[in-house]
Amino acid sequence: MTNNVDPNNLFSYSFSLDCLIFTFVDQRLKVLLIRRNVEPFKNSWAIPGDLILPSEGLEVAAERILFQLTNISGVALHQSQTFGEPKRHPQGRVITCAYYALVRIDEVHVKASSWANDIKWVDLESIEDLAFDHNLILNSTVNNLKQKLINEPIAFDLLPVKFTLNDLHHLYEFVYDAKLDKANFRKRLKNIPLKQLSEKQKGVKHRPAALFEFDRSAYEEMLKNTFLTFKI
Amino acid sequence: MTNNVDPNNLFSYSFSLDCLIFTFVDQRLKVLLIRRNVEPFKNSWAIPGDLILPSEGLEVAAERILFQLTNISGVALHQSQTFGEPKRHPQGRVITCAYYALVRIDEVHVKASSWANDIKWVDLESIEDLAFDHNLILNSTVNNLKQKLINEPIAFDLLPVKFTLNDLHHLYEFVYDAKLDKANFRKRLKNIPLKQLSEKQKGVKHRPAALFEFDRSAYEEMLKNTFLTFKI
DNA sequence: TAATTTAGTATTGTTTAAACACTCAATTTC
DNA sequence: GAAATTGAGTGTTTAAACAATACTAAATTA
Repeated sequence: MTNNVDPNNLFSYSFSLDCLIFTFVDQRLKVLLIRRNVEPFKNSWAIPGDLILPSEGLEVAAERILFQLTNISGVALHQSQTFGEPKRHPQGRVITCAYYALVRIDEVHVKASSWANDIKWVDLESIEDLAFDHNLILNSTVNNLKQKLINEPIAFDLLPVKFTLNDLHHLYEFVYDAKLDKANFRKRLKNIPLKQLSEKQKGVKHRPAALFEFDRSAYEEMLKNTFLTFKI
Repeated sequence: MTNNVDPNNLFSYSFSLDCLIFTFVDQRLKVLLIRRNVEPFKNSWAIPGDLILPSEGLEVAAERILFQLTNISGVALHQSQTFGEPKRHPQGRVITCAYYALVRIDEVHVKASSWANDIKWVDLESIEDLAFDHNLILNSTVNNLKQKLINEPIAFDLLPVKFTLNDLHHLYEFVYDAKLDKANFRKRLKNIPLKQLSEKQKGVKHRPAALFEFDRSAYEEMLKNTFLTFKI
């Protein structure tokens, strides 16, 4: 098996993978963007991505990109969508598959890499023009993520391991793009296996909130023993 | 822009598209399969697919495959998922993107094509071993379809334009993989814009059921004027 | 004409959800 | 140290949605 992509014309007909990296901090969803240091779109902000190597599965490629930028490995990766308009890349036919990873802001240290001059977390509310069709890819992927946050227990991958109910609350206000009633939201959480810790929030100038952890083993049991499905 | 896939070694590193075609008939979901007339997996049943042409977008390729097998065009196509394990194709690296189309059994006439000896509708309950990783692709795509049937008004693309409430009922018993109470199911349909026709079911040996149509313009209005979202 | 079969509806009790008012515990201010 | 402030956290009421079940209606068949 050979990789017949010409290395001098990488973009004649090739397949790449874009890896969107999300976290939730300061009550906002953030995505990690890089500033390109090569043409095309040199100096534009873009979603990190790379060609897929001949021996790599899609998820492995996504893991590699994630690791190069964040040193993080071992987190769940989700496939979003594949984009293949013939003209989406100015230098040739590049089909790209988008994956996304969810990381905890307190466990990640981002770093630039060989193909990125600069790197930053960007608030989703303030995204500007990105390279290629990356605005489209980002929007589609965020919708995908929102859908999955409703139906699967992945919110806890975006938040610190120990979080407050208010953290969750703000995340789901983002997901539903609506103000949610506090008392009612907490009642809905009664179905979700959360472990309340004795520990409390620190460094706030008001009554500190209780800290919680997602109880993954209780969740696994719940899946086995009932027909209940996760749903926030 | 050139297509640098060697035509004598089509499978060294290429990108294909598989198009799953579904319909709902006799209270069962069916998928259209072809019997391959070339190696590898010659004579195995498989999901219809083809390499993507250099000028084609993904959806255009899916339309082409659909048309070659069914003469149908103009129906909505949905992207399912992309599969790219390095070893999924025995002859080389082939990444494939799965799309699915929903067709009405009374509007389609299937025909074999150059790359298919034979073609048939297969009941989802009785799928056997398929070529490549096509069982995986089929299962993933069916889950995808089920999810979308719950949240978007696409059931009506699987049924004849004029259908009975019982048709819908059976379809959603498949989606939820459960027996649904008739009276309660019909109450849920109160939120769905259906137009009852004066016409009745014909050729049955019992009281004929009323025929309905999906009222698409009422649905569009509903989207504009309320925050209601489609959900069965 | 009666029996059969499936179409379609009404009723009841239970669960879930929306709106809103309230109490509680920490810090800050006076 | 007492009062004010801020956000944490809970209870109550009302309405809407859902599950279970019993029923009526309209066609064909015997």
